[in-house]
Formats: sequence, C-alpha cells, structure tokens
Amino acid sequence: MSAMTVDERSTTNETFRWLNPAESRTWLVYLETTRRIAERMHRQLVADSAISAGEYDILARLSDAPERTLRMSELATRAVNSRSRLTHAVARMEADGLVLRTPCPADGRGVLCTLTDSGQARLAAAAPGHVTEVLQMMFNPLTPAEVDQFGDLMAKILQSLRHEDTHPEAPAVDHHDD
Amino acid sequence: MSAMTVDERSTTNETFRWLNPAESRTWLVYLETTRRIAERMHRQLVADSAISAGEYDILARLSDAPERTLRMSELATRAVNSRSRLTHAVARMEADGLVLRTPCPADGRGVLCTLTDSGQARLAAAAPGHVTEVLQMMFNPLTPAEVDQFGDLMAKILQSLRHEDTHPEAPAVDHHDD
DNA sequence: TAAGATTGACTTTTCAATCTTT
DNA sequence: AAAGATTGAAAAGTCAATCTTA
Repeated sequence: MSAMTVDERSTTNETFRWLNPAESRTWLVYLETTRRIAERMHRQLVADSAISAGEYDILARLSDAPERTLRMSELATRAVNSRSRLTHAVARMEADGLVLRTPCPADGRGVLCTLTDSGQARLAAAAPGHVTEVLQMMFNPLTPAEVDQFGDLMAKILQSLRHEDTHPEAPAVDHHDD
Repeated sequence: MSAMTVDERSTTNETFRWLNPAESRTWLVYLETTRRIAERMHRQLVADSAISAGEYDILARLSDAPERTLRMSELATRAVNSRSRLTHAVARMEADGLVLRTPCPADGRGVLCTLTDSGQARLAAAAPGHVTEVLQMMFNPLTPAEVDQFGDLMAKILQSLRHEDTHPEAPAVDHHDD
C-alpha cells in the first residue's frame, strides 16, 4: 500500500502532505504485520478448534461477563462491531448450541445472549492453543520492557482514535506554528 | 478476547503458560486498535473514492511495479494473499476498467495484471484522502521518535513471523534457563 | 421518534475441485 | 507431479429496510 508515493498533489487543499520515509516504512510494516497476525490467529483457531477468530472473540466476551451474559448491543460494541453481523454470527452459534438468546426482562427491546456450558467448554478447549499462538507471534520476540513500550504506543494511538470517534471533525492536531 | 482468563489448564502439555498482565493488556489494546484502524481506513476509502481497502492495495502495488504490471501470484503475495480471492477481486476490477489481464509471455501458466490509466487515475484521486486518514489515525498522535520506535517493534515481530513461516515447527524461543 | 435487534437481498470470501502449462 | 490460475458453490459480511418496544 505504498502509493503514498504517487506524485500527484493537485487535489490537495489545506495543508496536505505525504508520509515521510519513517512514517511510510512504519505504515508498511504495520500493514504486513497485522495482516499476518490476524491470518495466523484465525488459521490456528479454525484448525485446532473449529471456530473462527470472530466466534472466539464472542465466546471470550461472554465468558468474562457476569452470568456469562451480555446484551446484543453490548456484545456488538465489545466484540465484532456491526449489529447485523453479530445477529448473523450469533444465530449460527446458537444453532450450534454455543450460545442462547433470551428476551431482556428489563427492556423489552433488548435481547440477552448467554454462553452455554457447551460454549464455555469449547472456549476452554480452544484457549490454551490460542494463547500459545499469541505468545509465539507477538510476545516471544519482545522483551518485557518492549511489551510495555508496544502497549503504550498502541494505547496512545487508540486514545486518539477513540477521541476522534467521540468528537468528529475535531482535527486533534497541535498547531503550534500558525 | 480476554479469555486468556479461563482457568482451565488441564489440556496443557509441555511448558504452557497464560499471558501475564502486561501481555494481556498489550494484546487487548492491540486488538482494538488494529480493528479500529482497519475499519476507519476502509470506510474512508469507500466513502471518498468508492473503492475498498483491498482494491486500493491492489492498485497501489501495481502502481509501484515496473510497467505497472505484476503476475497474479506476485500480486497475491504482496497484496491480499489467497489466490482465489485475488482472482475474484481482479475480475471485478477488470470489469470496471481499473486493471487488465494478459497471458504471461515467459510462462504460459502465468497471467500478468496491469494497471490501466483509468486505474491509475482512480488511485491518484484516492491517495491524498487515504494518506490524510493514515496520518490522522496513526502518526499525528506520535512523536517522530515514537514513529521509529513503533516501526522497530513491529519490525521485530514481523521478522519473527516471517522466520516461523519459513521454518515451521522451530519454536524460536530463547531457553536460557534449562 | 429513537433504540435494539432482525431480516433478506446482494456482495465478497473461502474452500475444494478443475484446467493448463512446466 | 507441481505450479499458476480459475471456477462455482457454500459461508460470511454489508447495507438498507423492517419490526417492536421505550
């Protein structure tokens, strides 16, 4: 994705600029690394436990929730995003007996999604292999100090992403030179 | 995806362990951050330029290649992965006039994929908006030193990933305590 | 009217053949 | 037989309604 290097800046308005070499290199490494990690994570889960990465995520969120239960909207926010994708995914998982849906007593519009014993068992069977893969992919190559550094940098980016999602149109750049 | 916390270690063999708190935190931040970045990148491209992130990637790889041309297998490796996904995607893009396929003269099995002028124009139109989004998402919140740090950490992980893909079954852990 | 969730149509991806050339 | 690429059917995801309750 390095057609940052297309030299066409005629559509520019305002203070547009391209990526500098350091940014470009970091961005390319970022793209390849994240793509590979997602791919390997998914493959390992499917091969060893017959669940997709998205399904694992859903099971994990439910497992951590009180009563192993979460409202669909909450689950969508925490796990996969997209309401309708979650509905489709949960419908498939319910057919497989991994989760269970019940009307929400407190709010007639809501639906509660609960992890079944079977779902919990599937998660428990999948978790060690998944964690081993995560360790091998991401943490074995890093020292403890680097693990923290990496987390800090990611957190800094994430904070900015969340901020921009909450306050759209707010550029969030520091303009100390105008 | 924090069902690293499932306390079931019976399926363990060898020297299995769970993530420690620092690793767990970094992993969760990593997952949310990368998911958000991929999502925003894709949305911005579709909204502003009517192309998907995957299509942008294909256009960009071709644009950087000599003669704006790459063999399908090479393009698959560099861009999207999966042979058949690339075939389907390129078929759609060819129908839209963005790329062109021709038999490979050197190897009768191969197929060359070439970026058309129309495809180049589409890429040029999309690139500034895309780069602006990348800057805003990833680089505005970081100092130049942090950009390098981040790139270095990612590169370290990537190197290990590539190594494991090349040498399967080689754990690549340092066992300085046995 | 808005929020929560679902539905169905359409698009994209995956997976397992298949076909051709080396 | 193996590599490069394609195909078509099945699975998953997206998007724009739709339905129900607050």
